[in-house]
Parts: sequence; structure tokens; C-alpha cells
Amino acid sequence: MNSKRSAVSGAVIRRLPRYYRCLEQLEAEGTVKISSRELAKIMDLTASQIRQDLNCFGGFGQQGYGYSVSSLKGEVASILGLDGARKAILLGAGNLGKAIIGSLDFRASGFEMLAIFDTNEWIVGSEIKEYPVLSLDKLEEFCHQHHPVAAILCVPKEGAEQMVPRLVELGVRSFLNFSHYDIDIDYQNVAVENVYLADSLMTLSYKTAALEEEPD
Amino acid sequence: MNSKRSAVSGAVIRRLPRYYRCLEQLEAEGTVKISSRELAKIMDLTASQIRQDLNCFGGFGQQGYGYSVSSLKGEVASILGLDGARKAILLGAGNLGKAIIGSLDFRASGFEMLAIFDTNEWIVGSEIKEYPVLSLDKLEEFCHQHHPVAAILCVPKEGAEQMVPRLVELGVRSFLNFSHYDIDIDYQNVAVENVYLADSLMTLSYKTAALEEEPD
DNA sequence: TTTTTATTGTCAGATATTTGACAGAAGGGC
DNA sequence: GCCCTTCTGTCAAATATCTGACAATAAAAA
Repeated sequence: MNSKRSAVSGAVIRRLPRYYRCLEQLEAEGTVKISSRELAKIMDLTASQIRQDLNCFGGFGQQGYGYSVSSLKGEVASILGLDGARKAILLGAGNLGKAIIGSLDFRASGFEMLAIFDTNEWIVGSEIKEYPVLSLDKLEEFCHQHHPVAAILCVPKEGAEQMVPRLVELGVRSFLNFSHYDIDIDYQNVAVENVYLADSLMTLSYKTAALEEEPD
Repeated sequence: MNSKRSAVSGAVIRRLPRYYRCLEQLEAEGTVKISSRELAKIMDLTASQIRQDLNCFGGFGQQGYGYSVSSLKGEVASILGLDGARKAILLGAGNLGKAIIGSLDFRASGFEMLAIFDTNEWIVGSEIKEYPVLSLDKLEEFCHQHHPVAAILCVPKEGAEQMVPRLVELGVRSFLNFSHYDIDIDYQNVAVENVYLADSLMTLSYKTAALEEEPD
């Protein structure tokens, strides 16, 4: 089933975490089975879309019954790679970096967070939520020793611009990018997930303005 | 030109902030004019798409010349409503809330941030980056007096679930939602922009796993 | 002033994504 | 054990989005 991975469209992939989240909650509520129709109602999608999305990876359902919540959750977790423990580091221990460290569960998302890097000598040597804060000068040394594959960039644009080639050189292959630097530059074999918070705020501005115009 | 607003697809709207960001940088670099082809190269899109995107709102270019960077930037700003000052509040002064307050420029994104609300009595009464932190108990009083139209939700899922109807009741019409509560529930005349940070991390996990599988 | 070149706005075709329809498999009642 | 109902997997049609092509137009060059 995983062999199809490359053929799966981005639209489907972006929905997977939401499926997972929803299944997690259903399981917590004690729901044992669910039909595509019920799930569609909860998630505000069409039943057809859900069946088609899941079928990109395999036939997890059973005709006349539906899907087993726990086993489907397991399948989605496996597709997303949440059962892995890929080594990751975070760069930039400012407000945003601290917020990310504090609010995301790396383990539950398939990563093992190793350390936080920053240039601020005042916090280097301390710990943030169990993770050591190291000096950026030690990046090379650290990477050669521990080989992290993923990096979370919570640094300003200029920082990211300099950091990305350096990290790629050190073997980091995937980036969660919170800076406003577009890592669209196509490195081969590098995965990027951009989160542009400022863009979201502007999109909200647009939507708010649109509301005022036509309160239909 | 704004009359077409409702007909514009979401795909186009989500690209607008990136256009704006790019034009801002070009202007800062002193670029006066730009053709769709040049812009396409910078943004890694097709020239055709750029021309079509912009034409949703009006013909801002000039044949044989291209687009004036500064005037196009102005047009995009106006489309996004960045020239406005819509009153906004932020709920939840935890790590994430502080990070959002610290890293986003509300004024530049069309909003006027009025205040931050939290339940933690230790910080109520203090200020975070010029904005007062108020008790959630004062929400009704505050809203009746100042009429904010937008709210940024940096609270946990349960908090958001309770807060949204309360805020809608108080006249808040648009939400930037960082909680994992899906405000898909269709209130009429309410705009929502969801930012699911945990989803982004899972998506990165998927992409990282995919890299390992086929390093082609 | 005329010609050449650059570049837009627009349209139609291509591609991607979503939806609706239905055959066939599995469960549940009688 | 048989029938009825439920529900999946899949296919084809509908819709949305993107791309390539080109006439029309403005600037630049001659």
C-alpha cells in the first residue's frame, strides 16, 4: 500500500492529519466503528471523498459495516509515519520557538526532538521543557554526532536563508519552516512544510473585509 | 473590482499574501517594474497563473511594460484589506499567544489589536508588548464597549469550543484559530482561518517518510 | 514616424480534484 | 438459511484549477 505514496495527491495528504485527529477523538469517546457517511458529517466532507481518500492507501473498510475506528486510526498513523521517531532539532528559541516546543507533541507526531539551537548566550546551556539549548556554533559537531534528519526553523528570514544550506549540507532532509523565507528552492530530496503565520493573518483580513461587503 | 470578490476562488486568495510579501521585498530592493514572467520565476509559479490571479481583481498591468511594483503592491494590499484597522482581540496568553503577539505585525495586516484575555490571574493586569492583559471575566464588558470584530484563539481545544459561541454572540465575526477545535460549524457571516500547527508537523512526518522510501 | 519587441488580458484545452451513482460484499433480523 | 439493509470500493461525470497560446497593445528602437 505504501508503494502508492508518490502517486497520492497533495490534497489528500493535507487531509490526513485531520482524519487522524478526528479518529483519535472518536476512539477517546469510545466509538468502535464508523461509516464514511457518519465521518463525513462530523468532518463536513462528502462520504465519497473520504472513501476515495482512504482508498489511496488501501481498503481499510468493510462493506456493510464501515471502518473500525481504532484500526483505521492505526493505518492513518502508519501512513503519516507517526510511529517513527525521526531525529529533529529546533532552531531559534525566541517566543515562537518556545511556543512550538511547548505546544507540540513531537513524539506523537513521529519525531524525537534532540535539542534546541540559539545564538543567545544567555539561554545557551539552559533547558526548555526537557530539551537542552545549545549554541549554534555547536551545530556541526552535534549533527555529525547525532544525525538529525528534520529541522524546525523558528528563526527570522535572514537566519533561515543562511541556515538552510548549512543544514542540508549536514544531512538534514526535512524542514518545518516558520520563517518568511520561501524554501521553494528545489533541493533534490528535501521536504519542506511551510507555515506562514503572517499570511494566515492577511487571509483573515481578506475574509473579514469580504464579510463586511456582502453580509448575505 | 471588489465586486468580484465573492467569485474569487480560495486557491487564488491563499496566494495573495505571498504576492504581497514578494512585492514588498522587490520594492525594498528598489525594483520598479516586474513582468509576470520574472515574478513567476521568483515565486516558482507560471506566468500565466500570475496574470490570471491578478486579473480576478482587475487589470493592473500594462502591455509591453509589465506591472509597477509599488502600485501592484498597493492594489494587493487593498484587496487584502491591509489598509484597514479592524479591531481585534487575542485570547490565551500562553506560550503560543505570546509568540503570536510577539511575532505578528497586526497593524501591517489590517488589524488593530486591542487587548489580550486570559484566565491566569498572575498575568492579568500586566502588559505584553504594549497590549493590556485582561481577565476573561471582563470579556462581555470589554466587547460591549469596544466592539472587536476579530479574535485570535490561542487557547486549548476545550476553551475554543466554549469561547466561539460566546464571542459570536458578542459580535465577533472572524477568527484566527490556533486551537484544534474545528470551527467548521457553519455560523452565517463568520469567517474562520484555521492554523493547525500539529497537522503541519504530521504532514512533515509524512513527507520525511516519503523521502526515505524513494530517494529518486 | 514606423518598425520591432515585450508583455498583458483572455480564452480554450489540459489536468487535478470532487461528487454522484451503483454493483457487490457483509451484517443483522426473522 | 434467506432476505433486507448497510456500506464499501470504484468508475464516470462534474467541477475547479492550471497551463499554453495568441491577439491586442504599449513601449522602445530605428
